[in-house]
Amino acid sequence: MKAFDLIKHNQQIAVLCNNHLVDLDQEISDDQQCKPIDFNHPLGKDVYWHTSAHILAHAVLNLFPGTKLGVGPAVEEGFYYDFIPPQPFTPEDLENIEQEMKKIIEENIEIHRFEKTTRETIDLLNEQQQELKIELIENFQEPFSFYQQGNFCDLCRGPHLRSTGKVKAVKILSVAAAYWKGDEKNKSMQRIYGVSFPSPKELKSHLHMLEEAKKRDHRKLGKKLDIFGIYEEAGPGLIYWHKGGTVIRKEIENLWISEHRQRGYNFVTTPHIAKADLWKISGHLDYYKENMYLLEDGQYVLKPMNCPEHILIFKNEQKSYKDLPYKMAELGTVYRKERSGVLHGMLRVRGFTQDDAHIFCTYPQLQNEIIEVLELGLGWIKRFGYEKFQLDLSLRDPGQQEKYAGTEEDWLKAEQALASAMDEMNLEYRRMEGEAVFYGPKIDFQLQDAIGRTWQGTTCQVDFNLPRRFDLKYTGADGQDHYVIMIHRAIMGSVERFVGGLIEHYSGNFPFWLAPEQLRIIPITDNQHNFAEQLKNKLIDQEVRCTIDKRSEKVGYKIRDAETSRVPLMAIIGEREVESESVSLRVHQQGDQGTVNAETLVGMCKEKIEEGRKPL
RNA sequence: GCCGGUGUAGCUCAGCUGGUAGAGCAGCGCAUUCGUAAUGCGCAGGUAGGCGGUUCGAAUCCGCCCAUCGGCUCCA
Repeated sequence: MKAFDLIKHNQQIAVLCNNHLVDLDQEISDDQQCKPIDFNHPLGKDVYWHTSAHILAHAVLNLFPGTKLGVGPAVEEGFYYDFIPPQPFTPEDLENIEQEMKKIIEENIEIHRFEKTTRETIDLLNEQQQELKIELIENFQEPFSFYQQGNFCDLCRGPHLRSTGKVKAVKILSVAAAYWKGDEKNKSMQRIYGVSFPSPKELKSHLHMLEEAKKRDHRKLGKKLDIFGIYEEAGPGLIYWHKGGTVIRKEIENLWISEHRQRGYNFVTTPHIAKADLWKISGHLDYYKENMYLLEDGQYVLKPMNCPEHILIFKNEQKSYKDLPYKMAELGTVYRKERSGVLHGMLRVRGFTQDDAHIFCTYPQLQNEIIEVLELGLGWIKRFGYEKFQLDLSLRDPGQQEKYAGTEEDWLKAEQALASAMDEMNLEYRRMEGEAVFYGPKIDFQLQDAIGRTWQGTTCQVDFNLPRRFDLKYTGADGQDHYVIMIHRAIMGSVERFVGGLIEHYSGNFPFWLAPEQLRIIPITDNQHNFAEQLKNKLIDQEVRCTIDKRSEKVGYKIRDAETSRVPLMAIIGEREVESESVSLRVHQQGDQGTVNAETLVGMCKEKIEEGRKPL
């Protein structure tokens, strides 16, 4: 029988045999484990979106004959197709393309697969004048498969849906440039992104979700909640922390400092500039120069990293094995000359503060140090409400060992220490072959936020390179000198990026201990202003960040203002409350909570603050 | 850096094919003293991102620059 025969109803769109997608026309035998899947299966989405990409290309060729096709895969949130059109697409073109796609879907054209030899493939692609596709087949072996739908035919591995009508709801999302084969030396193409679903309802809810995500954008909320600003006249990529952001930042820094103090880190403070000589030794001047700001005709460098400066302090005194592990921490502000097109709010900037630390240790100490870093990282992300995360262990590319610093033994020991640290903690992780930086293997946390986006969290990297460049040695119990092992680690990465991520994760609704304004007192009339002042003083005595809204507006107005400003607590005070020395408590997004005694309120606030600030 | 889009009042945005700038919110003033998401009236606010060009005339058309958005590439 054919795979297609397994499909029993409309929702099923593809067939898996031995966990691989097969073409629906393929003959299958009984000994294969075959089952039909629907859109909700990740591979089902793949097929669905891949066919949608073909429909997109079909539509583009119908409207813009002569367009060259690149590649058009399914991606995590939909699909794209790369084109070289006769003219760049305009926004109106995109609308027309979407309409044309809908037409192709309505026609419900059957999709067929056929195979060709190399010779035939080249002939066919030449006939279609799709030269880029000919470049593509160089990496594959014959026979080559094609998928045909009406007058459109595309070189493609497949599989695909049975017909274009299976796609029920489609939306073009954006157009952007992309380089052919992802290499900026190659020609630039126009990439159209889209998404599709088996029902208009699902499409609508997906688009709604995208809208909601936009509302969380830290750039938008950052402005609205007075968290940060970037000033054109002062330069792009440079963050000005406003009063709200500075409150958040200081709370986070305080927690960070106390956690590191408890773990025996030594705090240091280092200058923002250093002579080029230092960066020559570290190697940055050779391989990182295009990202560095040079001063005084290149004699000085605005630091892009803290490590060389920390190393100087470490080296200042001769170290013995008794001094190790030696842990050095700094909230160190660095500057990197990022390309203009990559800047993005607080997430990608030119000046940022790394929550940096360097651990100098011996091989036997390595694993425990890694465990301590991972534990700190886990506690940290939990405190900030991240529930899901993924650990990645980046390893060498076994194919090209020559590009790495350090000896074979170094790598084995370090990779072993990183892996067994995670094993000991019963943490699951992905092994990422070839993802390691040249100086050593590392572990990264990938955090997932409240709406499923991922953020880079804690990172823990072993470095074999700098200890050798700076000749970092300690005297062992054997009286001999040995190279120290250096760990670079950051719990947040950078304060800017972490806070930018937090804004979106919390959607601006910060937990009480972080909220820039924690409580707003709302007197109903001027008669309550005295009592409001007394209450405010009591709250401020307990370090509660609170204000009084004395404007001559109605309560409804003041409440609305406090709600849209995302103030966690509102204390409404009228005549009744003054008499009973209480407040009418309202919780942000939850509404009226009834009457609470004023003293109780102060205690509650104090407790909530302590809860947020308590050790991890 | 590259491709495309955008840049009008503090914010969000209108302004047809060139005829000399407008709304809501915020702000300020006055009135109002009010019970859980917007009280009314009034006032003020703009070198239209910058520079140059076309034109009798430019927010509008053209060029360059800057910033920004979506991506590519790179990254904390």
